[in-house]
Amino acid sequence: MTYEHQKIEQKWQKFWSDNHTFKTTDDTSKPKYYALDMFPYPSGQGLHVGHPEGYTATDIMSRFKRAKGFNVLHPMGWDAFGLPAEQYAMKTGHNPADFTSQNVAHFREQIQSLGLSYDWDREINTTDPEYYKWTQWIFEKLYEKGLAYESKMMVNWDPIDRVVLANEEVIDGKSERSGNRVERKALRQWVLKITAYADRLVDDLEELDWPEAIKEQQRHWIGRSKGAAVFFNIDHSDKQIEVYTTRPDTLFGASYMVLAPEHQLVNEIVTDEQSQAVSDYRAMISAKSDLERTDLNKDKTGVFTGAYGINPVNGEKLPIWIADYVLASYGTGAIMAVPAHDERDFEFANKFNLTIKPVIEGGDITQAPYIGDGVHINSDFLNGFDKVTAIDNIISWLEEHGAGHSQTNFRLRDWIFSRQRYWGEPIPVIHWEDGTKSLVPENELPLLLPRATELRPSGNGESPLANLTDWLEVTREDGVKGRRETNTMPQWAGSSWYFLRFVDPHNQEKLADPDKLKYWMNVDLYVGGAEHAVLHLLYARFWHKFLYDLGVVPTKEPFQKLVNQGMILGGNHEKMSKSKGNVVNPDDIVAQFGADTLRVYEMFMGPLTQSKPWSEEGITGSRRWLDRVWRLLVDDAGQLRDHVTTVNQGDLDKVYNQTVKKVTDDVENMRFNTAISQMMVFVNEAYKSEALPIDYMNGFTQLLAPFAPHMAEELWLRLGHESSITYVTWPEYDETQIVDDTVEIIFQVNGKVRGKAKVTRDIDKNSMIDLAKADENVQNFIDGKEIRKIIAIPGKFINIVVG
RNA sequence: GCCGUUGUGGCGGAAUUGGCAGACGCGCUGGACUCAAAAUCCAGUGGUGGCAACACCGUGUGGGUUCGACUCCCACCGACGGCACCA
Repeated sequence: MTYEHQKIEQKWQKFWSDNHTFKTTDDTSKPKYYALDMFPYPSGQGLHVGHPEGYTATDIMSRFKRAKGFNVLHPMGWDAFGLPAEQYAMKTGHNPADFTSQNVAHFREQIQSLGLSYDWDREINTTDPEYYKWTQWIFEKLYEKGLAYESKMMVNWDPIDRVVLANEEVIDGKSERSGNRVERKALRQWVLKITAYADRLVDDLEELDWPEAIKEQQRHWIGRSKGAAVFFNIDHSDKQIEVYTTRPDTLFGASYMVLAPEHQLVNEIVTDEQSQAVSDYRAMISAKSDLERTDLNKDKTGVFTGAYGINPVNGEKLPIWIADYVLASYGTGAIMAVPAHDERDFEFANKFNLTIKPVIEGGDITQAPYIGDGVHINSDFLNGFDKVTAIDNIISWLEEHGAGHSQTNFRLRDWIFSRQRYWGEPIPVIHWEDGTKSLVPENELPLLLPRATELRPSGNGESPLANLTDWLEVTREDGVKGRRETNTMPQWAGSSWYFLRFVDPHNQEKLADPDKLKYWMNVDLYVGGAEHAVLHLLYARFWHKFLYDLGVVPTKEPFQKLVNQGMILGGNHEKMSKSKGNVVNPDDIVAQFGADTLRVYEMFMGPLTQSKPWSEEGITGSRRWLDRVWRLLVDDAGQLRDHVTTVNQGDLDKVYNQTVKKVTDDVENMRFNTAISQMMVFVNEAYKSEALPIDYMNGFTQLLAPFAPHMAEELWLRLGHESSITYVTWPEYDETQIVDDTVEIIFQVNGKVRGKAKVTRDIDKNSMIDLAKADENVQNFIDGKEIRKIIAIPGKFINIVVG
């Protein structure tokens, strides 16, 4: 009987489902393992072959840990709010909820066809009111703690979709999602104070088992820098300018100052003569997109304001300019310019003929600014000091004279949390006509998203909810009228805490039971794409820390170990896309070759973390191997082959034990490709053997089970066991069977291999040397030459160095 | 420009601690089976030279450390990903 994947896979998927094989209980007597995938957005396109890669990886780990005696939590859910559904709804006049649930059903069916061992009783959906009740609850807590506030923000405005985009959703001046050109617009927004957690978000990265590249990206995104705030008085004015600098030690080298064009003080300090030039410049800048101000603009521009600042350390008058190379959003939006020691200031000073005054020895400042360390000069009491000492000294001086202080700054900005969209969690706030606002009381949560079939943009920058007056307008007991918040939450909201809900998905009283959280958290393994390196992972960490401070969760961090799977590219080594016609549909693969083949192939392609190209020949190769495994054990009549016996001739002892060892070790370290290749080696050896010891066949089937679970279950049955293989204890290996009495040693001359010999394992150094010298080919290379040195590692190799 | 990842046969990749480069798979070649083909099984397969033993060359490029380097160090080149004047 040939290997009939469709029959076998359907049979076992039904078995697992009927028997609730993967149902997770809170059995705290066992060690726990929480393996989590980044839950998908159920798009209309369905699954692509990239999804199964990460899912298979966590599934292998889950099945492996079950066999190792762990209580495994391995759940799946849906991140189902999101813009595509809303856009589709607007186009077709449907409600996003309807086809979102269709998409979810399709995704679930596709995912289930892959034989993944999820506990489907824990399935969650961010659009389910039972779920988003708690998303709203967390928002209310943030609000109560002063971490959610409203602010008029210059936001990225997509004039076609009429939605606001966060900075990080704008790529090259265009919307990441719609591709529309983005404009700037001031709108009232809800903002979350993620910056209050900036220090902890940087510091706590240390203790996480994450790829260094991701940690580095987060550190850079948060962008902590240590420096000083310095106050400059303004000539003929009682105003002050506060600048931020990381190099306060170069204060004596400041030769001008720059304000961001949007800086509040510009209007107050500009002189009459310069007023026209300044307003012209500001008009020119505001018309430019961020892209034009940065990428496309390699040439520094700016305008003199006519005003002068006073250097606090020496009383020098410094001309104050405005220039778009200073950003209003970073630091204080004002800098002291030290052109001798800063690239940007140097470029600007050269263009506008401003003074360049060196205060550190080194480099040639007629050619280029000198950024490095060195002895300070032209700096009065800082002369002679190096950078670190000079910074300490100047900060002390500034503090003593009330002219500044040390200061830490972050690149990270607060998180614009509201979206002018329908398809998101309603923000549970009511704005009253008396000017006050209040939260929807906790016992009234969830605040349901009203059902709407006709989604129309409000046209005024508000979400389509502004059209739904029944929902929108509320009256308080005292007769005061109010209007509900029309902004909704971003897609990042539901995904910032879903890993907690999986622990206790049906809890009516709490987000999750504290004892269960204590048992299950942290997530032991979190697998997903690197595109979430910063945003999702940073937001989730922020919420988690907030919930930790509230005492809701027991751990500071949510995800202990993070792994990013690489991309699966098309056969032409390019990213899969419809336009390139290189998209592979997993449904087709499952139908033609089976889920087990797909799983084995995706794991065998190469290291999980690397990008690798899809190959049609590759998948047939994996299928061929599974066929080969099947035929090894099952004959044409569908019976276990006769050569599987209780007799052990011993010829497979070594390779079997090696295989158990290597596969165990590789799976532990998620090196699935080499684990599979070792199983292939075993199968190749088994084909050469006349008798297959049943114990070894049992063990091999167990090793195979996490990779090709359907086939393994079927073989397990035919090997005479009861179902299921899932909780059968993982095989052990016998170290003594791996170690040979004899080993092959290498003879090298000058580091090149010139001979080999089989020797007993415990051979001593001198015998090895004698053997080497006696080797015919070795003699060809050492005869007549002086032996200078012999390096010998017993049992491994010997290197004779001749001169 | 900065940060990160990466570079090994015809292709995907392996080499876990500095110690036989190319495991395993694909492809290709040959053999067995077959009337034949497919499938399957077995064997071979980095390049050059040689009947062979074997020799020389070979892990992006150039240098270095070492008895010995895919592995460590320095400089450079290419590919991929992220960031964009962050004071």
